[in-house]
Amino acid sequence: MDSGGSCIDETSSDHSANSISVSPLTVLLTPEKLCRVGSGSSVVLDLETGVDQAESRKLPSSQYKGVVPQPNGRWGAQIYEKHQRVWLGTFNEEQEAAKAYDIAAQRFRGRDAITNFKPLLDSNEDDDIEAAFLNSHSKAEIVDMLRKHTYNDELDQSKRNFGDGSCHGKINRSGIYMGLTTGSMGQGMGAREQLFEKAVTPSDVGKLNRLVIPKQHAEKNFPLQTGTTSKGVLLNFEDNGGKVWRFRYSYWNSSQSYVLTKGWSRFVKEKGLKAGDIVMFMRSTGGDKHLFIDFKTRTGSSSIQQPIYPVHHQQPAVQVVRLFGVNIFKMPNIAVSGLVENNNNHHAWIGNKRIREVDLLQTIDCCKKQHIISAGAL
DNA sequence: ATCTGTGTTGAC
DNA sequence: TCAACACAGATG
Repeated sequence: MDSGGSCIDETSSDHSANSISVSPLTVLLTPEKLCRVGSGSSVVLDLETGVDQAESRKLPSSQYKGVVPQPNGRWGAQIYEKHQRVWLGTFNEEQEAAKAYDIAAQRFRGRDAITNFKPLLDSNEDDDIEAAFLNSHSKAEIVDMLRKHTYNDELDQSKRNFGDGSCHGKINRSGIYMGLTTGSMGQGMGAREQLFEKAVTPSDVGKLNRLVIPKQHAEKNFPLQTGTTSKGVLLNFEDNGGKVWRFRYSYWNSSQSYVLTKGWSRFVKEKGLKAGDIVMFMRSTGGDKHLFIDFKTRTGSSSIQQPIYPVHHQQPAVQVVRLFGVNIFKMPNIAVSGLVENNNNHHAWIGNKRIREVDLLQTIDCCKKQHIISAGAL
C-alpha cells in the first residue's frame, strides 16, 4: 500500500475514498495527524532524513479514553468488558470516537462511569431522558447504534416519540441494565408470537444474498411505507443466542418480491442454513415488540431450546401514524416505539462520515426516512 | 484497493 | 482494563 510515498496524504485519500467529503475540521488537523502510513508493516518509508522508520510509522495516540488511531487517519472507539474488547466503530473525528466511548461507558458502567467529556447524567431532564434511553436498549443495540452512527438519531427519535425512551418511571442512578452482552436475557425472554416461517429455497441460501419474504407475510408483518419500498428499511432481529441481526428489508420491483438483503448472507453463513431449512420469524408480545429470528433444519432440529411460543393470529390491518410530519406504519399491537425513524436532519453524527449502508439510506432520499425495528438485546 | 476491527501483547 | 501494533478478512 502506497509504498512509494513517505506518507499518505490523508485529505486527498479521504476525498477519493469517500463519497462524502471530510469536514473542514479534518483538513485542519495537524499535519502530523494526517501523515499516516497504511496498515501493516510492509510499508517502507523512504525518508532521506534517516529518521527512524518505525518512528514515522507510529500512529498518534489519542488524548481520549477508549479511542485508538486507525492507519488511515480515522479513529476507532472501543471499550472493554469482561476482558473483552467491544468495538464501537470508527470515526473521522477523534472527538466523535471519544463521544462514542462515553456513551458506551454510560451504558456499560452506569452513571458514574468515567468519560471523556462531561458526565452524561446530571439531574437535568434531558440527561434523564438519555439515561432512560440508554437503559431501555441492550448494550448490543447501543453498540450497534454507535457503530452505525445512528445513536443520536435514535435518541432524538425516542425523545420525540415519548420523551422517555420507553422506559417509564424513575431512573435508577446506579444503572440497572435491561440487557446483557451475552445471552438473551434482555428484552428477549418474554412471550413471543410466531409471525410466520419459511422453508428456504436454494436461492435463499445461494449467491443471490437475499431471502424472499412471501408477499402475504411481508405485507402483513413488515409493511413498507410507499417510498421506502425500494430503498428499504433496516429490521433488527434477535436470534436465539441473543445476537442481533440487522437486515435490510425492501421491495424489489423487478421481481415484485419482498426481500431481506444486506445482512442476510451472513446469517445464512453463520447458521449454516441449507435449502429446505425453516426460518422462523417471531415477535415478542410484550410492549417492546421486538423481532426474533430462528431456524430449524429440514429434519426438525431447532436451534432454540424448544420453547414453544404461543402463536397468536395476526391482525391484518395496518395503521399509519403521522409523527413529526412523517408517516410511520404501525401494526396493530405494535408500539410505535418499535419503529425508529432516523432523520438525519438533526444531527452531525454522520456528518462528514463516509457513506455507509445506513447512511446511504438516510442520505439518498431527501425525506431521509429510515425505520428501524429494533429487535432487542444481545 | 482500501478499510475495519480483531488477534495479540504488554503496561498499568 | 487499556492501548499499541500488525494484519486477516471484509468491503467497495
